[in-house]
Amino acid sequence: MEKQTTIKDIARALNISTSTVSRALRDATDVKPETKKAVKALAEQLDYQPNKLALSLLNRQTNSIGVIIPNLDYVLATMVKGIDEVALEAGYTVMVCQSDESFGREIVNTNRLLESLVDGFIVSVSSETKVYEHIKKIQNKKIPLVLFDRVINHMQAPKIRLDNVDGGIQATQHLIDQGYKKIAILAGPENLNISNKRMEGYLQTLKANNIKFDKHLAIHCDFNQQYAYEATKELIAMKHRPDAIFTISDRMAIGAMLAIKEKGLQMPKDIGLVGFNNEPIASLVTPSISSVEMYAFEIGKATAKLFIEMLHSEEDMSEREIVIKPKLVVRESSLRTTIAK
Amino acid sequence: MEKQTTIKDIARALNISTSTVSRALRDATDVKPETKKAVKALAEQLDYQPNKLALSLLNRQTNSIGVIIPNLDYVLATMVKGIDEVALEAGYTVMVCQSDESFGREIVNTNRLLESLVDGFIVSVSSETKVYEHIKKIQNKKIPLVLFDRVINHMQAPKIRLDNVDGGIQATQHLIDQGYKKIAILAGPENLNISNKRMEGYLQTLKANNIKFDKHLAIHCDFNQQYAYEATKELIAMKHRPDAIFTISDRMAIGAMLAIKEKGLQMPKDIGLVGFNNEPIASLVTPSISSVEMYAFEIGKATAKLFIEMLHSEEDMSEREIVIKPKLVVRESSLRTTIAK
DNA sequence: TTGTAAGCGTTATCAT
DNA sequence: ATGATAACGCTTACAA
Repeated sequence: MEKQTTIKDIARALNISTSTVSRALRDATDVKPETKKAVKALAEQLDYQPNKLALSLLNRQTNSIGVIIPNLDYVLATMVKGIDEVALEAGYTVMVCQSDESFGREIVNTNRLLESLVDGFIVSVSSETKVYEHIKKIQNKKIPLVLFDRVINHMQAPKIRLDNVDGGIQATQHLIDQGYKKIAILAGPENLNISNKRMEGYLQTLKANNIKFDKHLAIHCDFNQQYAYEATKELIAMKHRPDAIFTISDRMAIGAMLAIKEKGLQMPKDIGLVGFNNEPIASLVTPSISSVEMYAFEIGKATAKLFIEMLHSEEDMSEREIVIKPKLVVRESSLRTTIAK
Repeated sequence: MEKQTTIKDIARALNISTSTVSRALRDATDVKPETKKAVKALAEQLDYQPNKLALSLLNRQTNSIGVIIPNLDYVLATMVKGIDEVALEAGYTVMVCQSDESFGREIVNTNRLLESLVDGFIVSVSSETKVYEHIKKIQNKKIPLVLFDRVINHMQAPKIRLDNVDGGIQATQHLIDQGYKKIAILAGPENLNISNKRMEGYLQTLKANNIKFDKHLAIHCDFNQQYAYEATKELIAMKHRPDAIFTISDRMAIGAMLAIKEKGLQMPKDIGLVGFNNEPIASLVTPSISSVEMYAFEIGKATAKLFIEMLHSEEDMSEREIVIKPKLVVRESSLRTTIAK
């Protein structure tokens, strides 16, 4: 860092005190107009910029938000964009740390941001995270914390998340309505809540429609196209193969699609497919993939808004939970022209 | 920010001066062992954390790097990961700002980071950016700056980028080697250097193989699947349609693929396709797409390394330019079993 | 071995 | 209307 122009430089040059300069710069009422003008002119000329560090040290706040996310896939990147937009508007800077789905890195990142003295945290936990001491540490220090997307259910903190159960219901019910009888599900990692909730919606819907759950039709694979591809291969090689697949991400849907095409099966005729997230890619492949829109950008914005509200409010918001409703977008992969109900 | 434990608290509790505490904490040689032990024990107990703001103010450095990128697509996200990894290792925190391909936001972000007193900048400019006053401002303030990926050619600054011409050459030559005669190109925005360079490679290769360039076969469309889809539709509707398409991104390749499939053409038989970036999706669609690997993660790491070297070196590095060689990964979309050369 | 004091850049309080 | 001083948390000469 080069030496920046400081308030002192201006004071010295104008032969006045630093406090007067400070006041002039902030348009205090009790500064002589000429002085004010002179100060401002010189500040402009010297390209003066207030030193944020000094301010932060003084005010004990950095106007920055620490954001911890497991990765930067489409959904999270979109959410971060939403967070960033609102935060910037409110004068906050966002520091994003990816934990790369690693518990260890999540802890490292938490400590990094703690050291950076961020004013608060916005966190989505990694799929590996099963203990939450590092998150509790944030709360113990009384630093504002908001959980989003992959929230921790039993933790007292404001939360914003998708209604994942409802997403599972919408997808499954749609497939049933389209006449599919044997609906498989490609779920995510077993300990991942968002995955389990989507599956819960699937199970509920089967039950509500008097369809018996066949455990061979539910496969847990990582959030990974390759696994989804292989899992689907197995599924459609079964003697009584499923006639529809609900994958809990679009990436997985693409993996599934690949396997389906290889086998020479037609979508939506032979087999129906519904994904999740409604990523751009879903509308770009052939056939286009029906997918559950999860409003990632809006979730990001809502998260930042809640966070900022929390900063400025005395109220205890730890019980606050915002749940966003998803919406199935129907496309070719699951829309049968002839509905056999 | 709650009141954190400070060095003063420890000093007061132990009835010694803050300087002694400071020394003890940093393992100075001239502190009595007992004092040192007592200080450390209490620090531990009170969960003392040095205040980074105070340190930064004192040392005039924040140990943070400002990263400005146009968006968070797969390639950039991967590069940022590489930057982050190396930076973290070296004790730096990365502040990422997306300009969203907007010139205005890029300026806003530059100022934000300037105010945040980052120790330096790592920048990839937006596709809208044609004037560089904001970047020059960084340099005028003598703040270290490294350009990466989308570099500004005529600016004196260390640069790291892909050899985009070579990428264009590899892709085009491969298509020619596979017997394709009429090779079209879907290029990106006209003012975007990386796009033009890839196209330059395409043109060079045509020339080297005595193939006359047909300007109807070159279409500039945005980095956008939808445009690529439409452009391809037009291309293959031509009377003398191309028998191969080189798209300068995989996203565009997918758009192209969609149009090709719709038309009922087979890849690689009727038409060859080569993309760029080698995103995971390229190997997941059917047929899998040949694509130019650009080593995004490595570019990210190399960028951060160069940046950190720059911080610690007196040497003028403004002429330094690291150029990474890409490598075509051949897949089904362009590999004809019968090579008609 | 330890303490004192100045300084990093700014603002707020209290004088003048 | 303006200035002097203390404070934010820390390090580092310099003094003891």
